[in-house]
Amino acid sequence: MSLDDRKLEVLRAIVEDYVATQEPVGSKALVERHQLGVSPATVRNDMAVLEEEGYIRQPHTSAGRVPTDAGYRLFVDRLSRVKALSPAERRAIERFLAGAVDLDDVVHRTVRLLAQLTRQVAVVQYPSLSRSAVRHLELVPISSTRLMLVMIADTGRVEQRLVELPAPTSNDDVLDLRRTVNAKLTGEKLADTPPLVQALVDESSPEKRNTMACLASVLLETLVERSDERLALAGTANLTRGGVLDFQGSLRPVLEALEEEVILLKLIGEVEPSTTRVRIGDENEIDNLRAASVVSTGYGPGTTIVGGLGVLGPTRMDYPGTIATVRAVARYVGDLLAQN
Amino acid sequence: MSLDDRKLEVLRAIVEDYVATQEPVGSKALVERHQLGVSPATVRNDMAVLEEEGYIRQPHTSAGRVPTDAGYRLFVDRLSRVKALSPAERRAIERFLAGAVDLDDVVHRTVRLLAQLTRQVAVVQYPSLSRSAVRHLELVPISSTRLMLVMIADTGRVEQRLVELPAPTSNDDVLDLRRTVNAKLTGEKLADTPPLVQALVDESSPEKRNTMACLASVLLETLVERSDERLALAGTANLTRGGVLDFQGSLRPVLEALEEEVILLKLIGEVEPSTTRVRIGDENEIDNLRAASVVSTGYGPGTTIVGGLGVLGPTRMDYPGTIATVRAVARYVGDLLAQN
DNA sequence: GACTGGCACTCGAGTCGAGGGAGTGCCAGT
DNA sequence: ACTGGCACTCCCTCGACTCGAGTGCCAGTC
Repeated sequence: MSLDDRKLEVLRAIVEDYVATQEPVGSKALVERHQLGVSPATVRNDMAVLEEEGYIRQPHTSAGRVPTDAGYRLFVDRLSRVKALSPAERRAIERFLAGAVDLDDVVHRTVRLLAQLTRQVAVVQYPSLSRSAVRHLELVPISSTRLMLVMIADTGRVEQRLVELPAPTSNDDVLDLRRTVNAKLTGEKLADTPPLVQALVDESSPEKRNTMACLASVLLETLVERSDERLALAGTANLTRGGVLDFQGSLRPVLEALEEEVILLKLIGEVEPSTTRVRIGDENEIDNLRAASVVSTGYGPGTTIVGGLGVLGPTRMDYPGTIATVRAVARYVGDLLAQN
Repeated sequence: MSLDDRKLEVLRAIVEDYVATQEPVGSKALVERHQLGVSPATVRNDMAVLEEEGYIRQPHTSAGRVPTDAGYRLFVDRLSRVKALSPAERRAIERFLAGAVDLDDVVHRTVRLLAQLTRQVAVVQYPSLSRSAVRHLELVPISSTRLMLVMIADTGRVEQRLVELPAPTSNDDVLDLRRTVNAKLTGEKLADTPPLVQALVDESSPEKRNTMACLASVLLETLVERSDERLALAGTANLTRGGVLDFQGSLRPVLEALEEEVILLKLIGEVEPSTTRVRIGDENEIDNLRAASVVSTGYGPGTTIVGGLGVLGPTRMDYPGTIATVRAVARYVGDLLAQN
């Protein structure tokens, strides 16, 4: 049996009421609050069908209905329009982000803003190195056998690394190295650098090859292996809203998951261009997050994507509002990066 | 009436048992578990005195006793020896920290280690800029009117900042600027730099003064105003151990406090050399943390202090063990920084 | 055929009271 | 100064009970 329009309408009403009140919703209350034009008894029949199809369930006999993960999914896919943000919200976003002084600050402000607007836990990935390009490489002598390698990416991000040299090297030699390395790598996408680094070693004179090899290995680490994606997190206190009811009684697994950067990166890092991804409850691969939903999207200057951001909350979440906010914030951050 | 030795012994027993079991401890159980050599009735009398003096209290009549903040304080000050760490723990610390590849990594590993060993929330302050010295300043031309300023501190920390120049500047001029700036500032403590930066402006030739002034203002921001102390945090999931019992029922205020970097900096940033500071419950100035205790200390290469670290947990905490761990970790991190 | 009103039924939440037990305070005795 | 004994307090648990929201089903109506 397929679902006719009214049944869908009933599902929508259940989701909206449950999200708003946090209480199982019964047929009578539903008819009162929404203009469905039918009696509670009819709604009950619809509910029975919806339950059979797995979209809602009863916490116990003789309680109201609660949406299942599948119910939320249907709601998100077919029943909700993304809410437009109010002008006030837009202004708040703009004003909040406008004051940022550098990349770190942008990320921090963004994550706080997201947490505040959605009242959920917010996660923002720093602009990823591998999707950006080398702007400059700097070598700073620290002692005769040690260098500090500093890489500056075009997103404004900086990475540094210590290099131990096999033999004492003069300042002039270091300058020389720097010139060579920059000539080869400046402007290249990080992802494209490995063969170039190899070429640097191959092309260098025999007496310098050893030193260059050393530098090259650190370069590779810094440019590639160090896909070392950093994250910012905010709003964990929001997990305690709604008491112990959400997250089936224990925040513990959620807090644990939030501590694992790898997990978070998985959650918000895997994004296709201009899509907003919504993972609801069981759709999360991480067991600890089976009671949570994640709304994530990518951001970046123009249409390229240099990182992900998103929010995490209980499955009982205001999806339309959250999706709208996440998208809007991502767009503003992208614009900000583009100006740079 | 002053407290004789046995009463103190009773207090210690109460603290230890309560910390271990999380349950109010009664006179009978106390006599059974500790060799006090007296009867429950005697212990009861002692308890009555301890209660009168404010060191313990009863959650309700006819329940066992629980230490008050003052009780923990007395315990920490007079009744506990700092536990020595087991060799296994020492090895764990060493092994865990040894693998660190750079400063970021050191801090991350440290904070995780602390959280794991103490089973509490751990906080580590990044080596503070203002207490360290300039190792090198690098100027990277980005366009004819823009520079990237990169400052490398002797702790290995790097700060970058964009500089907008008032007029187009050639590469040679930039090199020149770099030389001048480095000659003046390299090796200086950050805290001592402001007058030197001013001098740089005063001493520069009229045609370059404008540019130098621009650079100087950013320099000051980077070196000083940007006391922008960063933090790492781990182990928030540990707050959920012990159920909702600790923290008088709600994690919310604690989580909120943990999100405020300013608060955390206050907690662990204010340290005198080689002291371990213990703040118990009410002793915390932050209202949100009245139900928590904080153990913090400073760390740094040798005897200088470049940052703070510590842990936060319920007042019902294993103080001797926690203090020992915090100290040990701080020492190891200090050694690690000294090697650099 | 779809919707409605009515009705019996289920089951959770809240209330009440009794019983048990841990723990106390006090007092008289050693 | 310490101890054993004893009465008392109060929390916790459990079962019985009630209340009410909500359901499922069925017969009736448009």
